[in-house]
Amino acid sequence: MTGSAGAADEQGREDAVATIQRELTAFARRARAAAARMHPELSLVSFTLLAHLEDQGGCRATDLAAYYLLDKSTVSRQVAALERAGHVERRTDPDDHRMQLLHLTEQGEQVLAQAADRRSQAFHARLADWEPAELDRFAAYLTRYNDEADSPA
Amino acid sequence: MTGSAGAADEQGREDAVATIQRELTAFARRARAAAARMHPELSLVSFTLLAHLEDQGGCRATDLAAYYLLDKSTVSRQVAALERAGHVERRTDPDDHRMQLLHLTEQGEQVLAQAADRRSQAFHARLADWEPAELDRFAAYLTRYNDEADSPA
DNA sequence: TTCGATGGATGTACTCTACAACTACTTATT
DNA sequence: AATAAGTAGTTGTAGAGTACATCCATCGAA
Repeated sequence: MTGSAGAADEQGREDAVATIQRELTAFARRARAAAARMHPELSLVSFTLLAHLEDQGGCRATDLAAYYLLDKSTVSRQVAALERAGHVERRTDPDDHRMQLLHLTEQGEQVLAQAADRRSQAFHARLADWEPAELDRFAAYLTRYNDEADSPA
Repeated sequence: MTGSAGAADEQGREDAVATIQRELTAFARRARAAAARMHPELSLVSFTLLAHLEDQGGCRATDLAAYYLLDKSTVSRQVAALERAGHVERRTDPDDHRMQLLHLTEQGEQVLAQAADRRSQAFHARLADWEPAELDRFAAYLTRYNDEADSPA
């Protein structure tokens, strides 16, 4: 009997993992376009980079690349665009002229705050009728999933 | 006292939603690159389209576009590439010469199966030490999130 | 002082995507 | 039947995001 119970367990696990895979994939597919709808002035990537800058109180391009697993050339161009847009400023490290410390401008903070706000509102709306306990569990599961060793995604 | 309890609840909800937002966003940011690592021969979008074709036993390009919220030109090019790669075949509907029914080729099925397998393995590995009950709840939460009316993301 | 390492920028190229304009075909209206 | 309106799909164009390879400037160590 343990045999068939084990088989049932395995089937349940199989189904659950398949669902998780499908739903996470579906979410990922829509994320960019959704960000564009929510805050057209700040792409998902830009938003993410600015958020990290705010979070860290400034950092180097290399740090952004490492944190987000992006190529340094990608970050370089993103940062250049953000600077052009007036959202970030670069300050060359006086002790090491190779590095530039990036930090948000006043305007960058405002734009970020506004985008973060719209983004947050959208998530709140989406989760409006969830119980607090459910939200906590969902948050914990997502965190746990993302923290598992590297990376189906 | 209900006042401060309510405030605490609100704070908890705020935190949980912020975490959900952060973790889902982080996942979305990595999904494409992760797919490329898992199955370089089939991009995330290609994989998704093929999977839907398999699922539906064939459908039209327009159906794919509607289902995945993609522009028809995007789908048209994707399908063209998949056809060039020998993964799908088109058959013009004899009753309505505007439409083409798309279906997987033998080879398309194989490639899809292989990619799905690697993908699935990666998710299983990532979720290996989760309890069955946890998997079920996580799957249910994700499904519920994605099914909520339209769409932070 | 010279050489390897590090931070960053640039050249190039590819994918994904959208919008607009177009063709071919079908259905509805007159 | 003729014409208008709608639908399926393709193509021109353009822009974002990304990576890899290469290059430059600077730093630290042999």
